[in-house]
Amino acid sequence: MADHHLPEGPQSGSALNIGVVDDRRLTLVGLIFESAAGLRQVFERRLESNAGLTNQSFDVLIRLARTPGNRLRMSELAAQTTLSPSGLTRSVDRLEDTGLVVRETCPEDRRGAFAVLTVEGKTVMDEAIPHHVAHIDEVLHGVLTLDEEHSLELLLRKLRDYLFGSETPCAMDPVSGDGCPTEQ
Amino acid sequence: MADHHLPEGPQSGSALNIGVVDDRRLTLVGLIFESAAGLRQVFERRLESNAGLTNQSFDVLIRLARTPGNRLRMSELAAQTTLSPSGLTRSVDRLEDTGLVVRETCPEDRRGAFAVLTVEGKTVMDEAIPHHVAHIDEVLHGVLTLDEEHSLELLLRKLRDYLFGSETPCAMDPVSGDGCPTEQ
DNA sequence: GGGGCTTAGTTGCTAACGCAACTACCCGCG
DNA sequence: CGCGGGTAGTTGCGTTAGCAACTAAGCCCC
Repeated sequence: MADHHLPEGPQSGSALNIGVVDDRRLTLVGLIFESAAGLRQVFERRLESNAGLTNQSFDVLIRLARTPGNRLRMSELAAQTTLSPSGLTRSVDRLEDTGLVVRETCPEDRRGAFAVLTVEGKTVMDEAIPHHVAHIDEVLHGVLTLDEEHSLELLLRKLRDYLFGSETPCAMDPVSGDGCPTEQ
Repeated sequence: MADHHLPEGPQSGSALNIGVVDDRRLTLVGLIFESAAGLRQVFERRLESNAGLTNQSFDVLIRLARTPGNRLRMSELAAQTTLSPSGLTRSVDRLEDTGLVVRETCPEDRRGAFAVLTVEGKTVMDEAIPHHVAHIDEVLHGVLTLDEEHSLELLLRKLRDYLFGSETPCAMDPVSGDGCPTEQ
C-alpha cells in the first residue's frame, strides 16, 4: 500500500496561476461531471424514443417498479432520486397526468402520500427496463471490462457514501425492502 | 380511466424480474449520476458563498482562466462545458452582466465571438480556483487514496472518451493550448 | 386536551437549460 | 458579382429545477 497522501498539503500547486494548477483533482471532478452528462444524454435519447420517458421520470418509476407493492412515500422517493421535495412533487404530478402513477394517501399518517405505480405504469416499465439495461450493457461493454466496471463501482460507491452518508438507500441498489407504511 | 388501478397484491413484483435484474450496471450508472449530483451540490454551495459563482459559471470561467490569453470562442467553450450553444450564450450573458467576462468579436471571422475574461474576472478566479482546488482535496482525501483517485480517473476517462469521442478537448485537462484565432 | 414544535407535501416564484427557428456571415461556384 | 449552402451565435418558447413560504397533520408536554 503506497503512501496515499502526498507530503505536501492541499493547494500545493501553484500559488496562483492556473495552467499550472495541479489539475489532477480538477480533472477527476470534471470527468465525473462529464461522464454523468454524457451518459444522461445517451440514455435520455433512447428512453425518450423507446418509452417516451425522460431520464428523470424513469428514475422515479424504476424505484417504484422495484419496490414490493410498487409504492413508495414521496419523501423516500425524493431522497432516492436526489430530487428536492418540490421537484419530486412535480415529477409525480407529470407521471400522474400520463397515468403511470397515482398518489394514495397513507392511512397511518394522513400527511403522507404514496406514489404508486399503476398497471399501465408497470406495463411500461416491464417493457422499458430490459431495454434500458440492454442499452447500458451495450454502452459499458464498449468501454470497460467487467473488472473495470467493478472497480469503478467500488470507487464511486465510496465517494457516494461519503457524500450522502450511507444512510440514504442509494442508487439502484438491491431493493431496500422498505417502502411500506408501518414505519412508526 | 377509473381503472388505472393498482396492481393488486403487495408482492406483485413477480412479472418484473426487477430486483433480480442484473443490477450491477444499473447500479453503476446510478452511482455515477449520484456522485456527480452530490459533488455538484457540495461544490456549488461552497463556490456560491466563496465567490458568488455557480458551478456552471465557474466551469466556464475556469476554462477561460486557463487558456493563454484568457479567451475562447463561444463554440469551443460550449463544447468543453457540455452546454448547448444557447445555454452557453446565456451563461456568458450572465457573466457579462456581472462583469467577469466580455465578448469580443473575432476579426478573422466576423460571425464568431470570443468570450474574454476581464481583469475582474481574472481576479475573482485567482481567488476562487485555489479555494476550489483545496475544497476538492478536502473532499477527495476524505474518501479516496491517491491510487484510487488515479484508477478512478483512468476509468472515467475511458468512459468519457467513448461517450464524446476523444476529439473533444475534455474536462479540465491540461491546457489545450488552443483558443486563439488563426484557426483556419 | 390544547399550545407549540416538527414533519410531509404542495405551491409561487424565478433561474437555467435545450430545441428549433432565426440572423449574420463565410465560402465556393457559375 | 451574386447565389446557394454551411457555420457561429442568438433569441423565442416551453420545460424542469430549487428555494422559500405555506398548509395540514402528527406529536410532545404540561
